[in-house]
Amino acid sequence: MLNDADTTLLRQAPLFSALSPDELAQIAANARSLELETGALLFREGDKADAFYFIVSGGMRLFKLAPDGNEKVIELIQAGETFAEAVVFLGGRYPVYAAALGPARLLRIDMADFIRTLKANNSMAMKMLASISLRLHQLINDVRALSLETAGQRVAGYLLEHCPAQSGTATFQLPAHKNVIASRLGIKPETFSRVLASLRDLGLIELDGPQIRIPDLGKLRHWRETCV
Amino acid sequence: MLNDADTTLLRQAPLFSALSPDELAQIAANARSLELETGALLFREGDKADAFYFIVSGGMRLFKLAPDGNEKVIELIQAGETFAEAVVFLGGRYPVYAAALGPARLLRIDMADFIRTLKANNSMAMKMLASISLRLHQLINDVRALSLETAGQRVAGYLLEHCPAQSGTATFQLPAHKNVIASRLGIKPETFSRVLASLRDLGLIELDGPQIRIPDLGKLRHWRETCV
DNA sequence: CGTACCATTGAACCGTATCAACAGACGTGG
DNA sequence: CCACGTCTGTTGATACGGTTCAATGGTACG
Repeated sequence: MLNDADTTLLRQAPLFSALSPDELAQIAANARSLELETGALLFREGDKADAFYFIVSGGMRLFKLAPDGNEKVIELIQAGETFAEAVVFLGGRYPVYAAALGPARLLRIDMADFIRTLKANNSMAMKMLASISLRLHQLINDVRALSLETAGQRVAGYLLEHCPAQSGTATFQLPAHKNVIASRLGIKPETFSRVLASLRDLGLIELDGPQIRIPDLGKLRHWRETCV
Repeated sequence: MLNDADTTLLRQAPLFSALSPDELAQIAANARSLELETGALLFREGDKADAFYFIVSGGMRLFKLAPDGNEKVIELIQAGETFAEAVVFLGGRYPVYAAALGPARLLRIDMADFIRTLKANNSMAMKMLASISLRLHQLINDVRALSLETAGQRVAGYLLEHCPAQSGTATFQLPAHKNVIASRLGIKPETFSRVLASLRDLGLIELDGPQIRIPDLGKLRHWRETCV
């Protein structure tokens, strides 16, 4: 059972935004709050999937492991977002690992209860379809980028996606350590560092640790397409 | 409106398998049959998405284009499968191009009608969630393979996935031209050709045009993991 | 204060792309 | 029926992007 503050937070997730107070209360009744410390593993690939999660604060990384221990970050999830909603329909096993980027607080939503709510609430099922389809769309784009774009283009694309402004100048923080973002982009940390350095030398971005400043979004966008 | 034969075919799709005859008839009432010749474009990325499709015979390739005209095959769809079911929830635009691999016959299912059925039929929405989640799962694996595996490992993985048998010996046909499969695997046709040749030289596969013979699935599986 | 860990930079290496030439299959039209 | 052009697939030589290995500096944290 959650307190009122947490219930209010839940409503921020697109998945829950359209629910009636009653329905939301029903979800909240079966949710549990939990805390993770930096780097803590929430679940492993292949684990029985009996719940999905909403991030109250902090961030999570979802990743796959190769036999040699090499890892690939599939997705970075931020506060206010849900993750692993799709797993219930995937034979009940998580397809990825999940670990906390830093100290994090999550709400755990039990699948059995959730499915009951889903079956009784058609508009909720439609919301869920929209949410999962969006992720599908993003993954399709990742696949395209991985095989059609260079490391530099993917980095530029990532910066443009995560920058708060649409045009002109922007300043913002990277949402995770650079090695994690590198993996998300399908490159090695060394390459990520070199690419950022070369973008800096071109005058397209300014660097200060995890802080990024883009003086001219238009120029960066143009570079991404022409690489000149 | 479809004939009985087509309606029977529809039931083969996992998405429709659990529908009652009434429900299936409702879908079929709003479906239209259409033919495509080799290479014909069914829709483009960005087109308004007002329908999805079921393949009666033939195959389709779904792909993305880079500004320079370079293309990346996202998915190959075979007879008996549906595609583009998720698009409705993606802002109503197709996120990919779709073209026929060879002569093909499709059933076109109108989205507006389908959504009406979906809203009235909760178990259908759950089926749809399962179907889309499966695709999500496959894409996650593609992303992992693209950034963690070599070209050789991806080719071996593809052959193992598409081979009819589970162990021992297998013989089968590639489901599309080699350049299309190469794009699906994120490599160039030349590389695909070289990889197949080297697997042949290692005695792991036998080649005869589009025909593939795998004398020992276990050996190929083992090679995929160790590359030795 | 010392010890990890993260980020950066350099040099050598490797996998895949690129460019180019060629052989075979196919369909078309003379 | 054969000559032709087109398209797919194969093979070789070379170029390039990104990785790997290695060394160094900075910074957070116990």
